[in-house]
Amino acid sequence: MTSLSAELTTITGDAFEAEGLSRAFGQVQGSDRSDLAQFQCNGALAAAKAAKTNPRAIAEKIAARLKANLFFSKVEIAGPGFLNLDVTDAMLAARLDVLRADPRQGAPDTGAGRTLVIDFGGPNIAKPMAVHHLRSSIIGDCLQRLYRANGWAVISDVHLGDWGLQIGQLITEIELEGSAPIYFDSNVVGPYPDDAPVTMESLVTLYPRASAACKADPPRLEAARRATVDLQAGRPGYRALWKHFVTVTEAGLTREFASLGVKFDLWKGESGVDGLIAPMIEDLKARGLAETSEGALVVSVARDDDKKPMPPLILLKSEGGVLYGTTDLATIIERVRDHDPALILYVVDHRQHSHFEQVFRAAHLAGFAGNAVLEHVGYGTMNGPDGKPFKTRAGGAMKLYDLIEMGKAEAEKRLAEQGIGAGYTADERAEIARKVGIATIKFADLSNHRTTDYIFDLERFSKFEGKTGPYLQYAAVRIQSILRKAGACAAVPSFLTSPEERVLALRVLALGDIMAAAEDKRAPNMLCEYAFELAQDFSRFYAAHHILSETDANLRAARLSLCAQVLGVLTKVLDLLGIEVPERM
RNA sequence: GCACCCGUAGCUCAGCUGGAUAGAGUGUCGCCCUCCGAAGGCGAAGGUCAUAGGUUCGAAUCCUAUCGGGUGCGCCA
Repeated sequence: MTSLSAELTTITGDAFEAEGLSRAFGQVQGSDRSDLAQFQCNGALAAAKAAKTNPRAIAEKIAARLKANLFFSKVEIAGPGFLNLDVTDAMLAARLDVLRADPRQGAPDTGAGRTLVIDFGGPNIAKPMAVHHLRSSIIGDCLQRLYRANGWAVISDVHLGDWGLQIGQLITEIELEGSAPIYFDSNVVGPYPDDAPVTMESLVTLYPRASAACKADPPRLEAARRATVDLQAGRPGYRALWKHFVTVTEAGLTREFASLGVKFDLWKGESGVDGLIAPMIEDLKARGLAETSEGALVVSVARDDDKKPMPPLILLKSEGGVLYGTTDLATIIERVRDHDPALILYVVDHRQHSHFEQVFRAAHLAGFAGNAVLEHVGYGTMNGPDGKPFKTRAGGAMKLYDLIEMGKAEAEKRLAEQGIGAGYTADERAEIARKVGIATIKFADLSNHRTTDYIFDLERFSKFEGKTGPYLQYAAVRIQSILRKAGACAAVPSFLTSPEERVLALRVLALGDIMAAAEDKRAPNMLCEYAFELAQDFSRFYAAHHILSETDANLRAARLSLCAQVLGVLTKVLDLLGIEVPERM
């Protein structure tokens, strides 16, 4: 279905066209001044500027035409030439009924079947998910849900960091430890043990140790680099060891992502394009795009009009190792070959902006991108309340798992305080706490604009009052409770009788516009804002009108229908945010 | 040094391609549960939108400069 504002834009556009002006001036949007009108059109001001005439005179002409349309209950000119518009209640009610019957629930079809590949999460081997993975995971997950809802064929890829120097560092560390000599015996080419010589727990302590050792000791770093090259060249013992790292880490990550409610279509990693790299490099060499520079093989991506020095994309390090720019480039080839996407999004920390700039330029130079637009969806860094990188009280990195546990504990505490959960089973309480805890974390994160640097404040993350995830869940749970008490009742045609219902109806009808805008800007915070306003509008309606005790049967039925519809929209938006609504809480 | 991002209420943040009286939440101070769930609703106070210029009928938004903060700049990811 087309949205209400789009329909009004068509009508107003017609009016501008009839006056010999561009119909683009007819853009109608929700009013900034809800005390004055429901909708506004500022086109007369723009049109007057272009034609150098009086905006008020243009507005008069447009208004005269709009007044003839039965859609509008009010057409007014205000200030220098704003067109203020109200729609009739009958029209709003009719739109509600259309929306209720829409199988797409008002979602725009911006995708029209096109394919999106979205790359997010990006955890690394041997590192537990830390809080800084939170943003990529939940912003990426929200975007994949949104694009899917908007008619895109979405393919999400976790894109593990499983092929770089950190693996060489781990291998070297294990060799020095001497705990698994078989993988380093050059007389052995397999088979190797099925049981992993490491666990997630041991990897997690191994990696920081290896990393610190390499930083402090240059020969050690050299050894790690050689190990990386040998791994990438296919040394059997190293490959076997690497496989164990991946298996062990994946099991841990799967649990963590599952607890967050985040799913991926593909569990690929940097290593997945190993086979594509040699032919890609040969191809780039043959076409003169790759050259040797300072001992490395690079693709020059600088342009004459660059305002800053743009270093080349390094394909092969001096000692022959492959970098993540190399695998990223090869991954574009793979994705275009396998999926022919119209768009590839990379949801990665904005500090990596120049890396993606290099990779995208190289891809375009080489003609690898096919029909795909390549875009880095960056997000702000995560700091503690002091503005410095976030640490726990003990000084270590905060793990995502611990954060989720804290959110759950806080929710359980609240449940106990309210006394509401007294009759629930332990399982149900735990399930509610899980949903509420995760909603708190996700909403607190997503409601910030993604590009702003992020202050990770535990106190804020455990708040349940005000503009929070639990507020939205609470609103939904209250509606569920009303509907449960009302028993089975059929949906009836809508009609509106109060200002609160009118406001609520307008909000419900704006869903499609918000979904389109949030997609366009890749901005989950717009969905958060909308969900909050919707819940607030409902709470006002709820406070102003008693529904179950309404004696007018028709009005009662209409209000129950409205409740059900609001619940549907609220649940939908929360689902886009990756937030579940408990039965009760 | 060069480049990019940011500076909005005590605090944390929204403000879309320039538009009407700059908005939320939180905190502070009031009011509202004998009625559908108060994790709620209503109200008050709180701002020279970093500073100084410029463009425009009109600027938090666009341009310039200054101050303050963050980030990135060849073999980590």
